[in-house]
Amino acid sequence: MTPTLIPVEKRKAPEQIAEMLMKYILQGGVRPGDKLPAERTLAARLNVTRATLREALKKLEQLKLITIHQGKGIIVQDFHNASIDLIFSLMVIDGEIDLNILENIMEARKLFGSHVARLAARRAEEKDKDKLRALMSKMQATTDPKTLQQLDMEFFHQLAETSKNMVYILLMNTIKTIHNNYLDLFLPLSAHSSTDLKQEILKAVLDGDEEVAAQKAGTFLQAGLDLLDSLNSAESKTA
Amino acid sequence: MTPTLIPVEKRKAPEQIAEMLMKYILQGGVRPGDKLPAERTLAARLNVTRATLREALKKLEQLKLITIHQGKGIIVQDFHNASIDLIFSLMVIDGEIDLNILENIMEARKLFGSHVARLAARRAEEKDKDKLRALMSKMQATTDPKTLQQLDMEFFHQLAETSKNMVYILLMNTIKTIHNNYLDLFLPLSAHSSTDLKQEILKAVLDGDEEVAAQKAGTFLQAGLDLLDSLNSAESKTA
DNA sequence: TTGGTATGATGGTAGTACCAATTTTAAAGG
DNA sequence: CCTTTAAAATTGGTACTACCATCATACCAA
Repeated sequence: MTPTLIPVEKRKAPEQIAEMLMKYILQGGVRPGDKLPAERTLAARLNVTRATLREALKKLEQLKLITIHQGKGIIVQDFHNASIDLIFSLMVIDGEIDLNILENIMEARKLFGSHVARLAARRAEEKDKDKLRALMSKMQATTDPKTLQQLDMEFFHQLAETSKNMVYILLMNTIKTIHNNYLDLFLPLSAHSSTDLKQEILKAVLDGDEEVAAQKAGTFLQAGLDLLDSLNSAESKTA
Repeated sequence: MTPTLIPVEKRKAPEQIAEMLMKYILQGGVRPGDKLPAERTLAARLNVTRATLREALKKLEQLKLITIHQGKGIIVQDFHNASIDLIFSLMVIDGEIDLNILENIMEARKLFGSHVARLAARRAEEKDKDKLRALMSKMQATTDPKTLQQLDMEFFHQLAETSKNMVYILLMNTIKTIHNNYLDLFLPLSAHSSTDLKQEILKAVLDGDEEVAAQKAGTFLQAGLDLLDSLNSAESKTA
């Protein structure tokens, strides 16, 4: 049955450590303002060198989960003040997906996805249109769900490019990363999305019709939210 | 006159290196797909240890500006596929502000800031309202522009918290970081913003009036865009 | 052609020592 | 007893060195 032979993932030490510490912090093992053990102590406890540990700590520092100061130590920060990149880790705890966070993401995606479509319709140049057309052709020629899912992301990324707003371009990468790491999770959402609707979006963009583009994109992205709502309510046994 | 004695910023080696490499990449010194020199070579050239260099490289890796693989080397990526956190560095090149990027940021900020106000009006609980009221009181009791500017950010951050959407909460941190690092730059924008308008936003949120909240917030944030436009056109001598 | 094997390049990790900033402690002086 | 000062301890920052793990390449052997 060939379970889709996937290359083995070699998780390096700093990455494992970072994830471990992140979980420790996010699950309340330490509170904001608390100090983590000194680097030497931590390194010894984790059985790694300081250099290795520090690479992990740098990661957390960049996410603004901790601050590090010479002589002071490693201070834990409130994750509500962390980087947006943390959303990725917030969504997944021990392999379990937090549906609330996922809904947050898709709500935000709908908001700026719709706006991106509007801007794209407003600012599309010929070369942008060509790329969009090319992607649509590929989508129409593809039947494989996985590939279609990928092209789906490419399409919206290209829309972001066409909007000429670097914030949306980079934000789309965040979405794309989440998407790529949980393809299976998003598969029903992507399958649910008809290519027809995307064609309508494309047409509106090509025609420079901002209103229709924004409206169609909003409809498209709302579908994901609706599907998620059904999952959310189906799991309501905690209340 | 005590010119607000600010502690000298001791930019550590990895940070300096990361910035240097980032500039090198962003300014086209290397193209996506190209390889950076080997770690040993780079470290020698920069006069630092590999461990120090690697801390810098980890930073770029997390921003998705580069990928690192054992045996392969350090491959440069297209910054259009980088993390949203890169927006910070894209905005500033050699201390000069890229007004286009800044406008991108404020355009995005207006979009989700307005939506955040709407959600806040929809979902505000009593404790949220209390915090918002407390912030407003502080603002009214403050005359110092800098302090007011800070409270301004706090206010919008609290609005994001009230929206209960973690994406917006974290995104607001990005805005806040940019803001805090370029207080002077945003001073005219903040000064231009009357507390009255913020009070109207607050009232709408307290009353649960989504439409008004969103509309007022949009107006407030549009002011920043307008001011920026005037700066943008005033500098149009390149065309 | 296929599979093994040796080799070189490159990143990954370990160990140790010392420098630098901060905090803490203790001594000194009033 | 309190404040001031100075020494010591703590903690992160960086350096030097050595070796392991992975990948690419070329060459050899079946």
